[in-house]
Amino acid sequence: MPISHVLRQLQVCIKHQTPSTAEKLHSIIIKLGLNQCGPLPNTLVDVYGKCGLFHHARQLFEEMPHRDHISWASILTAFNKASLPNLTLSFFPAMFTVDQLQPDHFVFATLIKACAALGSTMLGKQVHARFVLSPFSDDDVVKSSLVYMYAKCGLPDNARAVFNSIKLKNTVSWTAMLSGYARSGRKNEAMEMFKSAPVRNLFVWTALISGLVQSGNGIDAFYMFISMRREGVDIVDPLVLSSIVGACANLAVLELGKQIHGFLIVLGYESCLFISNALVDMYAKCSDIIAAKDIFGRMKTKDVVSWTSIIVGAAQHGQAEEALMLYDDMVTAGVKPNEVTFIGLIYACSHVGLVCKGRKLFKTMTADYGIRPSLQHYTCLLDLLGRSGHLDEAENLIKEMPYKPDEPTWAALLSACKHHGNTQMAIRFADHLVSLKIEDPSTYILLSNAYAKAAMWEQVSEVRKLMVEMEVKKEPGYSCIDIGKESQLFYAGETSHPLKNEMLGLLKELDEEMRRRGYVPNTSYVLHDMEQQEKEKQLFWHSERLAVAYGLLKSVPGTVIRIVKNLRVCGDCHTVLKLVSSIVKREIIVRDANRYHHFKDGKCSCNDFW
DNA sequence: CTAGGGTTAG
Repeated sequence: MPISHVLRQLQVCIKHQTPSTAEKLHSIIIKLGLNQCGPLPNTLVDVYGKCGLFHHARQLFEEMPHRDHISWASILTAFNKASLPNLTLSFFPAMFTVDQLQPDHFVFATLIKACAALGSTMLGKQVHARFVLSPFSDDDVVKSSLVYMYAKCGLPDNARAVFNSIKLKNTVSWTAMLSGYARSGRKNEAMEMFKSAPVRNLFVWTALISGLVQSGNGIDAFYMFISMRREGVDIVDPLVLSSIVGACANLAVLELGKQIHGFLIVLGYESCLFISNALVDMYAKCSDIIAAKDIFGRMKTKDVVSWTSIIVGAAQHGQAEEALMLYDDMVTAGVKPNEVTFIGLIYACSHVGLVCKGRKLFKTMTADYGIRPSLQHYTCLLDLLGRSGHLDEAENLIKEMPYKPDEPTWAALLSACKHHGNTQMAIRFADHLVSLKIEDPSTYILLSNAYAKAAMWEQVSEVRKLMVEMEVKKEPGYSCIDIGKESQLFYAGETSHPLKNEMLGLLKELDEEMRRRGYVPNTSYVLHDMEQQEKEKQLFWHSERLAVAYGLLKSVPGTVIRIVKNLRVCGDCHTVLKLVSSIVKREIIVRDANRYHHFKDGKCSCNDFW
């Protein structure tokens, strides 16, 4: 068998992703005594890497008597392909320390790709500097990968500078730049790049649409997706569809999500791993956790993302025990959890007060899986300790941890103090909070209540002043409800809705029944200076109540009422919705800015912590 | 024989 034939066969393995054929060919090569001939050693490393047999690639590489630039480019590409960008960067120095070789343009491209995967601007800039000083500094392909790296790191202006220096701009460099603008939320520049793109293929469309989804412009993404369909672009691979499913998840639009799901089935992509994962997440985020579990259960292969999606979904819907059981199944199935999985798990423990289990998971993460806890992990653990009343332990942990606490961290602790009536500690945390730039309106409420409780009126008025300044920038609160294919949006305050009188009547009726059951409006959630009665009226017109009233009037009796809210549900509305669920005997699911609330029989899945 | 663009979980 001539060498050229073997080489051709090996390329087929890459194309068809058939690692077993690659192994067979490898054994034939050894039998023929060709394993050190011409390009074959390098090709084998390359083929094993690209077929996903990264350990084989590495072993061959280590055993090579003569390694050249191609061997190095091949093994580093294999590391990248195996999602091991850290290994790419830590392994690379051996290129000159062991083999006395300097990186060429191929190697530079792999290093930059690894930096992009890590999202590390610092490392990326170091590699960039070495590239500029190298003999290959004119190479346009490496420049394209630099554009991609800066774009991915959220530095579109740096990306643009490199882009401008590319002599022959092709679709690849164009797409990288376009994607950079889109994912940084620079819509106008992204559209500009899109309109003037040299060709308008599926890659270009995908870069634009997925960038828009990532920057939170899901609605624009949808309009572009519709344009893409109108232009008759052939959807020959499903990547753009996973972005569109992601947009449905972010926007929490269940009906649209179902339509896209149907479309995926028609195109035959439903069982593709990426797509199934996106669907599981979409249904969970659209508050249909049952559909999410159904898709998850029918998946033939499940990876970390699949397991993590369903664990996080269950945890966010208040099904903590289930989330922990799923984790056991995951370990049994031999899938290694990652840092995101542990966020979901500790969050789950937090919701049912499993303090020991949560602490244990936090330790397991580092001890068994080598994951360095992030600030988010610490915030979850602090939340768990705080909620369960271990406030002193939480305060100690905050001093020990290697991060500076941010707004969510302090807010979680402050909320815990409120629940456990520890005013003194609350003031200590509140004092830390006021020195930060607060983004979340509900944090102001927490702060103001903490100071009010300690009768620190000067601080209370200070917080109110800060809040008035922020009010200008704050988007107004709204709640959205879907009835059939129609969607209704309600803002807080009196409405001019055609069904206004019916809604008002129903809310009044419910209010009377609630008061009979002992409901007293909690006006500490209203931060304006006004009379008690006026404050109660404010609460009465909160958007989620309008949406519920509308839902009760218009939906099919007995069905679940689903509401999506852009801000967090206020404490008073939370009480009201619990009562309403038991009065009208309906399940009400509210997705607010932070979590999911399943109101049923007078109780909420969030266990009254939020 | 080796490099560059689009994808999912917080």
